[in-house]
Amino acid sequence: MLMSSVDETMTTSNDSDGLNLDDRLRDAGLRPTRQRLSLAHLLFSKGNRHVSAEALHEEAVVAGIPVSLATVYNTLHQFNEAGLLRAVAVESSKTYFDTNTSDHHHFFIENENRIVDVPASHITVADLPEAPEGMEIARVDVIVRLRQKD
Amino acid sequence: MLMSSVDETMTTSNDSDGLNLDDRLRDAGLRPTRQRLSLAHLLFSKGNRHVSAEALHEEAVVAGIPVSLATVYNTLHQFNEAGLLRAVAVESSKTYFDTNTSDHHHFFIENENRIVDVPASHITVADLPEAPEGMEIARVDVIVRLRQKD
DNA sequence: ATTTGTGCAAATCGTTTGCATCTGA
DNA sequence: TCAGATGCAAACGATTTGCACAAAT
Repeated sequence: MLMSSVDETMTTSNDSDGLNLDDRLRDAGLRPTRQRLSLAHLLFSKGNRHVSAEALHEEAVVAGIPVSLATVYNTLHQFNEAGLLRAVAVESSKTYFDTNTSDHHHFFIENENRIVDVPASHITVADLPEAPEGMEIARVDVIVRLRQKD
Repeated sequence: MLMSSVDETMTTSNDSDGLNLDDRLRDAGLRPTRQRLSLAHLLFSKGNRHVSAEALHEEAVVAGIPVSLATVYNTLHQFNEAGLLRAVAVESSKTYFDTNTSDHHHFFIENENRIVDVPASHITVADLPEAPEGMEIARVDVIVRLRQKD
């Protein structure tokens, strides 16, 4: 009854909520393909992360997962649309994707180009102005820019 | 003693503070060249603006000011360094430059890709977390993302 | 059998750079 | 004069796209 194979690429339990990756993708209307499952695994099995497409691709390559950069981009955007991820805009150039989709804000370490979550408990935005006629507030992003002291 | 010429491109009074554009550039350590003066004029003589390099270049061209896109980029960055302008990051792709350098935050109208100032009187960010060891807060940016209602 | 995803390379977009030529002090 | 600016075109980095091939339902 030997039932192990090398590329069993997780079809069983996993991470956060009760769903396994396979189902999370299905629920998002995305076919659970090899590369999507692998990328999802890289993204969601290590706590909150803030990755760029380039970085994730590199990680995949190192992990021996055959996937093209174009597919990484596609996948990240699909995950973003599906709400599995959240794109964070800090500075024009690279886009970062945050695996933490809950309500929270960010530190941006200027010289390192690195994003870190600010504990949700912190930061209170008060006194928000009302949105102009016919518009509504989609989201409020706070970015605390940090620089090396001295 | 005829002393008027067509391209007298402002050397006299101007805008905001007491300084004319010529002096504002000089004070910033920038030579008041034709194109820098012209661009400064476009930028600072119409109240607060949020422009992209491309847009400003187009404006200049329309106004009959001979200037290359590269120079517009250079100029915007120099103005930014000099504190005459403030670069605003809303979404990775285009960079916007805000002529309002005072402490304030922004609305970002998602479908129009447009930035609008939030009156400084509004928005209070409280409960800010302390910066990690050896770091200090350079700035806190709040972006209120607006979308069309319904 | 269909539909959807993937890889590759070429295309695009915003932005930067190298370098010869001009211009302001 | 001559450091500093400008224009152009080529170079660039991040991202997207077109299309033939492969995999999922």
